[in-house]
Amino acid sequence: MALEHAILVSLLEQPGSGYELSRRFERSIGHFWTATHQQIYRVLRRMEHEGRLAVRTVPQHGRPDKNEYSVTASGRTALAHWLHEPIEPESLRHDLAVKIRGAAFDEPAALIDEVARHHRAHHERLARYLAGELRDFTGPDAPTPLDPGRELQHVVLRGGIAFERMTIAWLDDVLATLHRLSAASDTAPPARDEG
Amino acid sequence: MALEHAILVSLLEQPGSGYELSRRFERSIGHFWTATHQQIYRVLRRMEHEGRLAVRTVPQHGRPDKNEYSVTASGRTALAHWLHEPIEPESLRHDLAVKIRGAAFDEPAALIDEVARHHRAHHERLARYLAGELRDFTGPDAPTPLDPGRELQHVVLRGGIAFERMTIAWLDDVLATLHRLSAASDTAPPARDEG
DNA sequence: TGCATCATGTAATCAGTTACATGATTTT
DNA sequence: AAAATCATGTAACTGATTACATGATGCA
Repeated sequence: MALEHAILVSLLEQPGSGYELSRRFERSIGHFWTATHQQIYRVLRRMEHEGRLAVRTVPQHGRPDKNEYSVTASGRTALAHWLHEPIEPESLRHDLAVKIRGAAFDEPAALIDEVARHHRAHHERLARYLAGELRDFTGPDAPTPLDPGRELQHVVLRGGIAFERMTIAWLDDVLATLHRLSAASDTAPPARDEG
Repeated sequence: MALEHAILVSLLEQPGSGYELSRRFERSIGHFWTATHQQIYRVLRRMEHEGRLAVRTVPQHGRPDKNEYSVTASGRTALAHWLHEPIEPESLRHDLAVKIRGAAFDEPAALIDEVARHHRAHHERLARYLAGELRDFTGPDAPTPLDPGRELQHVVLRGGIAFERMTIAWLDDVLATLHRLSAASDTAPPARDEG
């Protein structure tokens, strides 16, 4: 399970509280791993208990105290160990693909709006990623000498961008297919009586 | 949760036993949803209990009996209902991306073999998908008049193909980046003493 | 004789989601 | 006065994985 490791990576990049981590999981880390705050708090406590993390209460002015976590030597070792362990290439889990195959047993046209909505969502995500890339890596305000850590962050972000672009192109294909099928069911042999 | 719905789709395409389903989940359905046999058997029993599926014991010659499941009217309704419900566009969960960012806190070169292994695995998967496409959809032996169901299966498979191609291209990018970084750490400022 | 395939399951555990809860401060 | 943000949690549940278990047939 990688949530634990994603947390180690994020806290090595920058120590922070559970709340801050859950923010990060909505942004950068969240590009390839999601987690809710409940899950994060639970795992943080467990990892602190196991000695992978150290916690320190930071008083703040006009805000509740926060528990700032950082990675211990033991946590670093655990991460290094995991990095050297082979993992299985993962397969995606794509609800939408299930729906598309399911549409054969319903009215394909009914899926068009849903697919179009996903198309828009991926467009928005792509725009956000591209803005982030410009801001942090390729834009004029980005720190010029990229250290290894930032190079690696960038290549991961490029993966996210490639994924969104591929998805958008595929959803275009899906939409064209659905339109074709619903046009065919309007003219040719009427399979049902709603045509 | 889509396992339930993936099972409905698969059983509508063709009734079958838990064992047969778990085979299918290693192949076609498995392109976008995975499940182990334990999970499948459990969900099958639950769905039968809820009236979504009907079960029938099929005696076989020289083999154990099998429980063949098929979708009931209620199951069909449940699927149709789900098809009309909007779902959230999903974000991927990519362990390898976590590892890549984690490599900043270890030796980037150590990841090269792992990434190369994933690269090969995705190549093999792509080859399998392309062979399947030729066999079932675009080859000379494929049934020529594609019905809506097969059109939809094909567009989903094209999604799988696009995903694998995108992933392979990205892993090339990752490998190039890792090589660049390990070459840099060999020549320029030695960050550690293993140079 | 031993291994692979067909066929189905239990038990334990781990991971992830949803709902609910609290309480301060800051902004509208 | 109400809503949003910061900050942390409990409880219940659902979903998924891992390990273990059984037993037949067919093939080498």
